[in-house]
Amino acid sequence: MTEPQALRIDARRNRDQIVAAAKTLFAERGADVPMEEIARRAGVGVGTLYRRFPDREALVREVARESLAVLLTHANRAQADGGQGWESFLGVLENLPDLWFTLRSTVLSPAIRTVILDDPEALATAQELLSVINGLVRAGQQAGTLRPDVDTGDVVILITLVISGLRASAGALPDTVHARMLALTLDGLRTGSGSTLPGKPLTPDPMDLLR
Amino acid sequence: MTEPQALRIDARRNRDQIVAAAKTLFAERGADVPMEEIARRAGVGVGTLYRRFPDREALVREVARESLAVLLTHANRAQADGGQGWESFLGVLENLPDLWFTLRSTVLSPAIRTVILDDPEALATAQELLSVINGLVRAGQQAGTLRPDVDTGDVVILITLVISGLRASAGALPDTVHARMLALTLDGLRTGSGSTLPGKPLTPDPMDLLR
DNA sequence: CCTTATCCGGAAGGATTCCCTCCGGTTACT
DNA sequence: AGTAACCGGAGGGAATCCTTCCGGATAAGG
Repeated sequence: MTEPQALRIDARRNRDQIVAAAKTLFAERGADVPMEEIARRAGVGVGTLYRRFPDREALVREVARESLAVLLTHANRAQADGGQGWESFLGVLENLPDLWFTLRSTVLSPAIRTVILDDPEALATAQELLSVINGLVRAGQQAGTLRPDVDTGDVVILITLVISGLRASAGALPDTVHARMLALTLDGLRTGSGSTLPGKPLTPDPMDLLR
Repeated sequence: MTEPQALRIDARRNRDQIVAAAKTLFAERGADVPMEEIARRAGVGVGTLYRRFPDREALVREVARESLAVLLTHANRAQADGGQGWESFLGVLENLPDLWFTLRSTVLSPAIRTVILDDPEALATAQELLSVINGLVRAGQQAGTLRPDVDTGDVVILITLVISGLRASAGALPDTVHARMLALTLDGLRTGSGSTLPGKPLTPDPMDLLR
């Protein structure tokens, strides 16, 4: 909305590095990593961090906003790809701190979710994102790729679990494992893969996930 | 090995409650939960905890030993059930703090894994457990239930990711979700469910997982 | 019931970790 | 070169955590 372009270029660069570092560390270790560590990873002093973001919550909010925006872009692109949209969206799943962070914070961490719910901008983006994903899920089912007895909530939660687990164990597990585990998980979501599921399909309602 | 039966019955009861509490909290929140919280959950003072376990490592070691022993029992029973062994072993997957803890600590947490590796008793049980699981996997494949392009490492890691994720989000997610997510995951491991997996089957070798 | 060895709870000291401010020095722009 | 904006990191203060210690309670045995 506003134009915050009063930043000197070095300041701007540092700001971006801070957000990037925070994004990664939040995704890996949760939203309570020490500020000093974020600063160090960004190649910056703590002072710089606090000058740009008055407190931890401000930083979390900014990371949430940017991550959600990036994801929405990807989701929209996947939707535009037409029939193969669902598959191509899944192709994005790897190596994207925005995704790690967003999934983990939206579905799992109550602390971060609160920050998102209290920020109109982030909330709006999150809702739009969820609705696009919902469309992708429906499209996948129409195309016959995705099993019909699940709903968006199932997909989001399942992927979140695996993804955030993999992220948390970064380093402890060989890199080649990631793709394999993800593939196995997605196979469980494919048409024709099996058993009768207990419970009912998890709708996102739209907002079981965002409330 | 030895008979540590010099414990008074109230002391014995407290000791067991401490181990149970630690097991649950370790599984939920990792091995660095405050000692005082473990004590509170056990309905006991910190003093009691420290009298029984000189430091955190001693407590972790005991929890590891007991959890591994319980799991080995279940695994053996499943094996004795014959053809349906694999399925019945999977039936045990739910609601078992021993499992949460063991999977999480063996596969994910380097800190706890170190403790296990340094304790001959725990290590021996872990190796035996892994070998029994290995047998169950092979049996499942022979029976045609389990897809042939995976190995024990794949199964253990995938289940660990989902299980420990679910455990970490205890409370944040409705209870009915657990069974559903687990079922979806297992469907990915079933025969005929799909895609060609990237990478090679993960053997446990025996000790990729325990080293 | 009474003695006594054993055990219990939780207050509190000491150490660690973390948040955040502040200021002397540096860097980008004109 | 001059100046306004920016940087880094030391350090005060608060919070958390680990561990010890001891007056009081409790089970076992006669």
